Amino acid sequence: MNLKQLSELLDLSQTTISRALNGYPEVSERTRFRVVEAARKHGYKPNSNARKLATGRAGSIGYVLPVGKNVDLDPHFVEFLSGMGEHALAREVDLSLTPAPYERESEAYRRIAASRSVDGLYLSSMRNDEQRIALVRGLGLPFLAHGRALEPADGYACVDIDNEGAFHAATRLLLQLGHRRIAYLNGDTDFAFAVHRLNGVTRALVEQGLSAESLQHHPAAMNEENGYRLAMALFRDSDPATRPTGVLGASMFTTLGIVRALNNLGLKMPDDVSVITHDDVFPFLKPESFSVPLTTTRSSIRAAGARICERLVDIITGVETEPVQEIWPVELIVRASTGPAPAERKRTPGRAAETVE
Amino acid sequence: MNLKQLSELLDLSQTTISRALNGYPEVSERTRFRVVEAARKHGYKPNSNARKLATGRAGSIGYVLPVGKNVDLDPHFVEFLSGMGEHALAREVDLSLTPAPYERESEAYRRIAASRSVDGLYLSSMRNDEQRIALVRGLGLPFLAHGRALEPADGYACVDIDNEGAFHAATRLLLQLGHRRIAYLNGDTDFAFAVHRLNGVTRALVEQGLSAESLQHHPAAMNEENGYRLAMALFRDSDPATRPTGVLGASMFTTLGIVRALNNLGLKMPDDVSVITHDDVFPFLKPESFSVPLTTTRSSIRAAGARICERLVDIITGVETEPVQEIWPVELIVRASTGPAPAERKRTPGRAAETVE
DNA sequence: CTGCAATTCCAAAGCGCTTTGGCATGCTTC
DNA sequence: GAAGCATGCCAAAGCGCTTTGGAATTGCAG
Repeated sequence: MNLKQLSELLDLSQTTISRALNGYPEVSERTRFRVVEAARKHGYKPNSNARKLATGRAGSIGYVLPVGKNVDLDPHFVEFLSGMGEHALAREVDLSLTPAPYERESEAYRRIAASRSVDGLYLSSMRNDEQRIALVRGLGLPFLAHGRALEPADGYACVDIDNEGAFHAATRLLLQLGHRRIAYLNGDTDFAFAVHRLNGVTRALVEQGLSAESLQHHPAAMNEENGYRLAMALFRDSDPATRPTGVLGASMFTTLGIVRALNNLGLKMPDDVSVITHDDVFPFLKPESFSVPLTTTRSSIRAAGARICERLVDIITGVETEPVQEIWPVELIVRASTGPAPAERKRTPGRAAETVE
Repeated sequence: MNLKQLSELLDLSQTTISRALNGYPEVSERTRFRVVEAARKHGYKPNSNARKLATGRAGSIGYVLPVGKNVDLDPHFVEFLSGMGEHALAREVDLSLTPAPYERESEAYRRIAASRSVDGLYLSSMRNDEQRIALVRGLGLPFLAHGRALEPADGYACVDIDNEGAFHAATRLLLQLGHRRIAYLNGDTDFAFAVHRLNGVTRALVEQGLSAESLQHHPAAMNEENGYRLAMALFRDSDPATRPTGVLGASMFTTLGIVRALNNLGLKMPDDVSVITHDDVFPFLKPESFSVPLTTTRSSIRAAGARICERLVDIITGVETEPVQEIWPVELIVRASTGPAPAERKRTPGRAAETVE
């Protein structure tokens, strides 16, 4: 059933039907009722491709999905999608994923722009030196970034969380609890969020009078394996008097590995080591669900997804005109994995020699 | 730059340009070369909506994304998407996600069908009594199911893993190791995969001469929290002589909870309890990444995603005509979490009374 | 040189919708 | 009763592509 058939059936012009269904005022309520009823009864739905062609609007939001044998999408992406989906539903837009390998990413953006297959894009996993912002802007596509690049730092719309502030607060908590030897198992510092977080940590250290170099900083992909490996390297064979007493984890998966390492080595939270981790709010693995409930910096990535969808639609429809950088505060939630730094045992030369095997 | 402009530029008809770019034979190689070069140089890409309208093909694969405040997408979905993406890239199709709340799912399918916005659909999370198969078939949309419904059992194309066989093998292993009291922390039995798995478990039990009722079966959503809660209920305060010695977990997240409960209660794998879990291959959390490496039934959900994309495109393009039910075998990989059942200690009335507090 | 089949290209007709510009009709206003 | 104005509807022109049904041109055998 298409528009023409319906118009013949009702003995009305296609114009009138279209207007009746799209809520234009130039049609009497009586006629509109007739049309709407008939459309419902015969299951008429406008062909979306024809509508897109005629209006120039695609009715969908695009995302370039990084793919490749060695590319792992972050599991939090499902939560982000859930959030987007909720709003996309309300605004009646679809989400369109265009797969592209990292090396041919820009080609994908160009193709999307040239083919006008989406109305707007969202970008995520912002890198330090982000090429995509200039690219997408140059292509004339409305976009919204999840996260901020270091360069360019402004002039584009984004939603981000206050990573710097979050890790500053987390580090300060450790410092207030007396910890002086702190390690941070960060995400890959090619990404801006990891740099922001690192800045937060070092700022807190410096404010306390410690040197930035005192931080044991280990960036890596945020999975269990790396968390375990790095934590083992940090604590195995190390002198109790020099090893870190406070550890910051970049994600719940990293921290899963940290906790395994600590268990493995017989170290207790929070007596031997205090741990704080970032939590994107992942219903399958909660910070309460650890042998020792974890102190976390928390920000719902699902909420971010919903907000990004909302703003992106606003940008597309012209409701939002200025490029706003929206930065969300992050909560610091104290649970049982943090506590006072272990008392500094007097370190005698003898003891030190003993522990260095 | 659109077709008309390009045709004027090259002083050729739109027809010829279109044919040259789409690889039709009715155009000389010389002309084709000219056209391709000019298109590249001027960045001409056909408007995807116009093309879709003209051809009737959407160039994308659809999925109805379940959304809702209380709906959690399975994190393995990112791996599935990665797999689809790899093939979608090769076949030059996009993935289109249409969000819909569970209650209004069928409406979403109808809208997709009526608006012709995608060429085909894939269905996942098949339920026991699956309504969507008849619905989507009735709508005339090509589709492919990930998983199988119990009803209808056949007559539609699907890719599934041998859940029944996998859990049969896992259970048989436990039985061979001498375990007689087995618990299964299953997924929600509204879903067909959970029923298939349960069937595998009970079949193995029955083959061994045990009753199906001897199984301690606890279905629930597959997350850490439920794994922990159910395992705690299973082992806390229970008589060592009657509590399960073998536990089957439905997912890595469930088992994360099971392991936490066992640690909590001071029970050791595999000495006190043997554990086998299903592993969809999730790079952020591997079965080797447990304090005791887990014995698993393994099947890559990423590979399934790739295969589903491949077959769905074949179905859409008419390469695949018969509805094939493709069932993948599942590996049983033995690691350290399984071992012989603990020796049955003579159970005296006194001891029994002792343990029941 | 003619006739016939490839070869190579084109004009025009869609695909199914939205939207512009205009035409009746009926109702007010002076 | 003419002029002015909403109101409610329509015909037709796009949107940018694909594809049908020719029409020119060329090549080659007869």
